[in-house]
Amino acid sequence: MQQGLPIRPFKATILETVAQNEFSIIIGETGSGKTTQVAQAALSVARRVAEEMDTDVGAEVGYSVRFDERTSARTRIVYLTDGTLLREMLDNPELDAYSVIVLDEAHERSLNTDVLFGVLKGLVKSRKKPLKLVLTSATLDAEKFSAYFDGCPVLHIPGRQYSVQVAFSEENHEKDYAAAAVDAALDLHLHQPPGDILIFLTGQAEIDKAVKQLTEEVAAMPEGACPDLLILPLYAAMPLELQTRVFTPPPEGCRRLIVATNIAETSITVDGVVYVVDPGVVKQKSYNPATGMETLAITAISRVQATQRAGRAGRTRNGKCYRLYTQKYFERDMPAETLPEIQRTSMLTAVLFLKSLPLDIDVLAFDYLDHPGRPALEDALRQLYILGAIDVDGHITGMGRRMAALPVEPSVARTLIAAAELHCLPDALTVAAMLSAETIFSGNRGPQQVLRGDEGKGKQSALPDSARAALGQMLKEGLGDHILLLRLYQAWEQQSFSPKWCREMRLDARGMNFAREVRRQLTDLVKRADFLPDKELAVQGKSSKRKRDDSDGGQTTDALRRAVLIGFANRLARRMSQHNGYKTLNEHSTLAQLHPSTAPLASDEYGLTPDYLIYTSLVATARVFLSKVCPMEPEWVQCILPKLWDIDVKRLSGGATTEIAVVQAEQAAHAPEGTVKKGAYVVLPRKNDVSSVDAARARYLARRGSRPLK
DNA sequence: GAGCACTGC
Repeated sequence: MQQGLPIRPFKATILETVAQNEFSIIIGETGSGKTTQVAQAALSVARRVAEEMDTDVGAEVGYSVRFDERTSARTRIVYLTDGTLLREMLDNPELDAYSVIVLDEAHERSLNTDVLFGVLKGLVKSRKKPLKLVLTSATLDAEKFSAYFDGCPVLHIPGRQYSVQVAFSEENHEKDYAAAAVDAALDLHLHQPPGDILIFLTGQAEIDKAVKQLTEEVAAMPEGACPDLLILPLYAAMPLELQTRVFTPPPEGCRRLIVATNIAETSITVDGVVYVVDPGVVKQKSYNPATGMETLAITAISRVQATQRAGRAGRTRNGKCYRLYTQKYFERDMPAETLPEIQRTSMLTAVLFLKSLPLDIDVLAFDYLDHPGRPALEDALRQLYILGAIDVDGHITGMGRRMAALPVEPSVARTLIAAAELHCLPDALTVAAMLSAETIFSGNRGPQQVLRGDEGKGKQSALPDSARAALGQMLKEGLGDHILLLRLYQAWEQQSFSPKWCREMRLDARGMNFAREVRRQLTDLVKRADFLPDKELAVQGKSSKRKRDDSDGGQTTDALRRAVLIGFANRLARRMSQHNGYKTLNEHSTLAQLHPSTAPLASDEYGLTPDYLIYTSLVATARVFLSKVCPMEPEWVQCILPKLWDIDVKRLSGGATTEIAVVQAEQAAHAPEGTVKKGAYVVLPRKNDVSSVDAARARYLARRGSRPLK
């Protein structure tokens, strides 16, 4: 511990508390200068601590993050991300290399840390070799955490925060919060003494619009009416070099106005901010386990978040926070805490992880800090059963263990295992890696928009002829997104991973490089996990060496698509007989359309798209959409269908009849209101009634005779 | 014919 830090006088107390207790909670302000990414933070923290201890990173102090590990036999302290620790537990469930585990930033309540809470709490009690758990947090419901960890002691360490004066609005701005935020910022700029301003908005489009508006307003002001103003947008999707502009101090006498997403709430700390404008909303993802549908909706923040945002004004000196909602709203209506991620996300991966620990965990009765809810767990169990990861009694299978060992979502893991058997593993590795990188095309576009040159609202940019030809050729194949992702990677590899080629093709360099790293990691893992005898892997060779139009007559992609079908059997959809809408083949069948960002699918002479396809996600925005799809041959699907109908969830969940009171989770199970237009989608009451669809289709075709649709 | 917040094994 360094001299002069606020925590210094507490050293003895902390050491004594940790020594005498299995669990300890330390509440205090986090240090300044947190870096942008968690992995980078782990790395830089390791470096800083190594420096303070006068050692090298990797000697006494090491780190372990995805794609990079630096530890040695001499390492005493290792910094790692929550995901890395979970991975480590799969190989070493006792974690016997560690005697004390510190969970930093526990208040952030990521899915991973919540899983760690439960698992580590159990481990502290069961492990023969003593283990201590320390939680550190900025703000958190200390009583709740302490109660969960057997009434453990809570230490409060005063921070270095300056005071922040909070002002509420006279009225609420549910609808016009963005405009109100712009007005507030301009007002601050005109009437308040020097100091940077930080506005929280919910997304890129909103921020770009606000920045444009602010720029115009300021330009229209008479010369000398106000000081110089530098307006800086800030969101995760923008290039890193633009993000880092906020770390450069402004010129003398110039005020900065930072218009940011939630990234400025915790991930990026901007020094110099004195005024915060908080509209009280955030864009948040949630998942409905009943339909398997995701929504990304503008949601009210919690009082904890509002406090965190206000705190951003007090980093360098006393500041002010302007809340665009009333004090009454804040006190009476605003949620006290943010719904933890575990209560608004799919539990698929987490359940597979818990099941693969050698503890025979009953995931319904597991000791969660906040229970994810029965519907979310049953949804996960059902999907894991379809993928063969658990048996009818809910026990993990050998397949499940092999899946859990791969750092990709269960469907992708299952695809890889199937691909090994179907002799198309190298290509499947490529698809898996490309699916891991969520942004492939720059500017949040799909392949068809890129080909057309759409750059968003009205803007067009001519694609170079060579790129247009190459992309057009790929899209002609008509086999959907997975195969297109394969073709893009293969072409990029052919171009020696050229960044210039990426730019020409409008591919996102960050996403593509990430995919390349993931592919490398996965390739390593499947080799070690003995997916295939070495000989076989050598025979299958590298994906790119095979030419697209080779002599195998499409068998390459057939095998790959079959592997994808096996992996994504939990996300199968069937086209309606008379139009191009699809019905998902899950518990609560939902009608959905192909998202305009999907790669084109070959259609028949009536313009109808394939009878069956798998999708990677079902998202409700303006309507319900299937995104990232892969078409399937009906005869392949027939083998899969029986397993989908015949699921006994009671048995999967260990025949549990215990009632679990989960009030919050019940709320989480329902997507926030206001995101989906009423009547924009239909939840069909009948389950998976294929025969009636067949019959309807037959009647329709008979009526229509051979008359083409168009 | 839509539009993705934030993480990171």
